[in-house]
Amino acid sequence: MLQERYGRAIEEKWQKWWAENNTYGFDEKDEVRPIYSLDTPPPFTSGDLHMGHVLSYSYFDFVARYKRMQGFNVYYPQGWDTQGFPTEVRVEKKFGRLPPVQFREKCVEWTREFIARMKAQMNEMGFSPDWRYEYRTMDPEYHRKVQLSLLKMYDDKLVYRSKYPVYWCPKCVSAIAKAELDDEDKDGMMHHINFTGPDGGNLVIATTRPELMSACVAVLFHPDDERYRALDNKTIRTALGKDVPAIADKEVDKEFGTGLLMVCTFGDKMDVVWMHRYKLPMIDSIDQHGRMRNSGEFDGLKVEEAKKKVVEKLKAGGKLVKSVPLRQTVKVHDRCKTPVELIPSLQWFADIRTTAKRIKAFAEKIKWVPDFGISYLIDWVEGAEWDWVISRQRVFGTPLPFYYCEKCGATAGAGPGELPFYPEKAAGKACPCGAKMLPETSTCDVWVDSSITPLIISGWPDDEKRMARLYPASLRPQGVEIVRTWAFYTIYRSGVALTGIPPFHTILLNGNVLAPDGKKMSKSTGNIISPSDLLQDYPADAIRQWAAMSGAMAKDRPFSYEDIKYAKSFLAKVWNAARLVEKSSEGHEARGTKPESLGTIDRWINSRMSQVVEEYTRDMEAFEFHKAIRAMQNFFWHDFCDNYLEYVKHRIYGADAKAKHDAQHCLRHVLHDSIRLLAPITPHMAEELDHEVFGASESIHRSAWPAKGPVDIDAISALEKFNRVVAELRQYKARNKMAQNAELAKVRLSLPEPLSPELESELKLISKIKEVEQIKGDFGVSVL
RNA sequence: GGGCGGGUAGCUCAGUUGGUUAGAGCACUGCUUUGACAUAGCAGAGGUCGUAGGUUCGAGCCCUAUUCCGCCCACCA
Repeated sequence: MLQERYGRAIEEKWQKWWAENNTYGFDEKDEVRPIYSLDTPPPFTSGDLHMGHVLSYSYFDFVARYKRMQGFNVYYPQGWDTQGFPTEVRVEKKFGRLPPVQFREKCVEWTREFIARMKAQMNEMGFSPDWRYEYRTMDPEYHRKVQLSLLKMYDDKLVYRSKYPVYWCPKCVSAIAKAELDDEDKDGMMHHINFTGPDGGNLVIATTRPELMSACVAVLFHPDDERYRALDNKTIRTALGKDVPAIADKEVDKEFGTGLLMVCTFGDKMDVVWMHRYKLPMIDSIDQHGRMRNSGEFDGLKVEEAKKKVVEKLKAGGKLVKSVPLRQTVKVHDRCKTPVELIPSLQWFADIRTTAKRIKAFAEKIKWVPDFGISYLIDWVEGAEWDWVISRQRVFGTPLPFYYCEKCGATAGAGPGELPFYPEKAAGKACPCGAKMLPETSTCDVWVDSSITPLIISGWPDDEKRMARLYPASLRPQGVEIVRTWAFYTIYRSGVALTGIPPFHTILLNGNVLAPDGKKMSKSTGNIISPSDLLQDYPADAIRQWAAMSGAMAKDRPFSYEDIKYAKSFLAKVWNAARLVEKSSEGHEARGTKPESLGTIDRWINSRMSQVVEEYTRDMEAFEFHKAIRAMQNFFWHDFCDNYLEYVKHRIYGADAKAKHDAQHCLRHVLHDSIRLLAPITPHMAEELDHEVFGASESIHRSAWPAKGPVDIDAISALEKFNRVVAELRQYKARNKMAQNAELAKVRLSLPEPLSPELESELKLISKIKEVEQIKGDFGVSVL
């Protein structure tokens, strides 16, 4: 017997039941059912689920549940992306600085707590991973596999150690990748400074970074710039008295500043390009902590201090022409917002430049949903100029499994017996040059960890049989904003570098959730909506429906209270309809009912149901959840509740046994199919109704997807007309302030094609009319 | 500067391969406590589908141009 209202208590009951009954268990031994596997994103263990998680995890939960009902042996593991800077910051704040080993232990401890919290929130949302396959990137076993993957790439010459200018965060004291950069607008100063030309005259260059002048190795101008054309290949003396060549280069902007610029090896990315282009000397002038070096009297000063001192000195020496304010964009580290420097340093790299073409080719073999999603990756691949810096100078991360020689620079991989490799426990290695090699103490970029998830979940590299069954994954669902990181690195590492097979068949992209005002949710704006707050007011099934209604397009979408309220009302609608069906089912005996023995109205609702099954299935196959749920809502609310339920009430409460039985049969059939279609999106309510109304003992989530029944086109078109007549009569009663169940003495119907005698008598019973007169003509309904 | 997405009702959006009168929800207005549901029902009002051309018997949908918004990339000395 159904309770009066649907709510959280019912959801919690089923969540518990599902866990106890291993409802979502993947069957390793099943050789019959086809496998459908999901390479789900391991969320970063921040401690709380946000709306973006709820949206995207709902999507893949829809897919997993749908595929289970479609007869697939669904493999839905869930992992955690645990390591990285944010956790280090929080742990350091709480426990202070500790030696690396203890510090790492604290990070692990902390992360375990956060995982527990997030896992509980996922369960509250009714997500259905098979938790037996949970993985964490911080586990030694995970480390071992990451390290093995790197050793393989090292052997294949895809991973190497080199000194190269990298983006460097002075605050984190670590190299960072291009993908970790953010742009920030800052107010700066453009300084115009006198250099000395070949003829002894002044030449004014403009720069925002005068502190780098000691590293100035050339002065550049545009070849078409008449002001400077005569300088080509001449020598110019900087304001600090150093002689450098003047070079013409067409990438110089004539209009910017004075049209004359100084190249200081590592001022910005273009400086590095020019350095290589003109084989200029390399001078590194900033150290790892952001202090000056190789700059004479300014050595040891922080960049900002040095800038002031240099400007003062130039001013005193009469070299400073003027300083004008300038709004400039500065590259900052996305995590800590510190302006980054380009500094040459010894780091580990993964080859991207020579593999880019293959990465692109692999990406093209994957099905992208929506299809334009691939353009994000292609744009990125085509713009890739530098290899990927994979080393980070951090503690809570996967150690790089390498040795290097400080003396000669040689490198070597850790031995297979040393994995998982931890530098503090490393056995050591002798270098061919005679010196002792040191274990690498840097850790991996976190994308190195997460770019092998399709391998991790498939038993790589130990279980070849499992690998053959589970790799590549059927689906990779992920956010559109991490195409150029997670998708890109995974296709590269798991696909191109390690297996030669694209890591997944299909990639499904989702957008982000914005605040209701269309802006980004952020702590500073205070417009954050949290899933746990929503759960106070809305059942999980309503929140999940909101996610479905938000569509699967890779498009950002504002959160909508209207949608979620509607979702909640729809749950109430289905619930109440089910209560009516339950109540009307009293005395119902399930016996074979032939479709052709049913009346037109019954054949109509069954046909409409069939159409919805077809449409809904098609939409689920295409990951178009918003279309599926919309079709269901419209059908169930309007066709089934507003019309069909009202049409059969007189039969349910009447004495005609066959009419009553047929109505009961159809009510149950439609409800039964509907809750099956809804099960992936509203799993809790579907489960409750299946058990309470239909007496199921197994989970609906292990039952079969509804088959499409027959569609009677004639019944559908007859009912279109019929519904219109009923609507007219409802309107008449409404206009005349009559109750909808009030009796009408006589009604005249004017129709191009008359209602059949069967429908005419149904109409009399449904609209409570004593006498109906039909005439041929344009559509018209008049009450006499 | 390059790429992608989008401009449809007051708001948020849907509109399948071009095909009668362009839809939904919310919000708004009126009526109705009717044997599941007032978290409801019945109805009403609200749109020159960004703009301008073109293809077509026919365009919200296809083509061209143009404008505005959003995201990404590059540049920012």
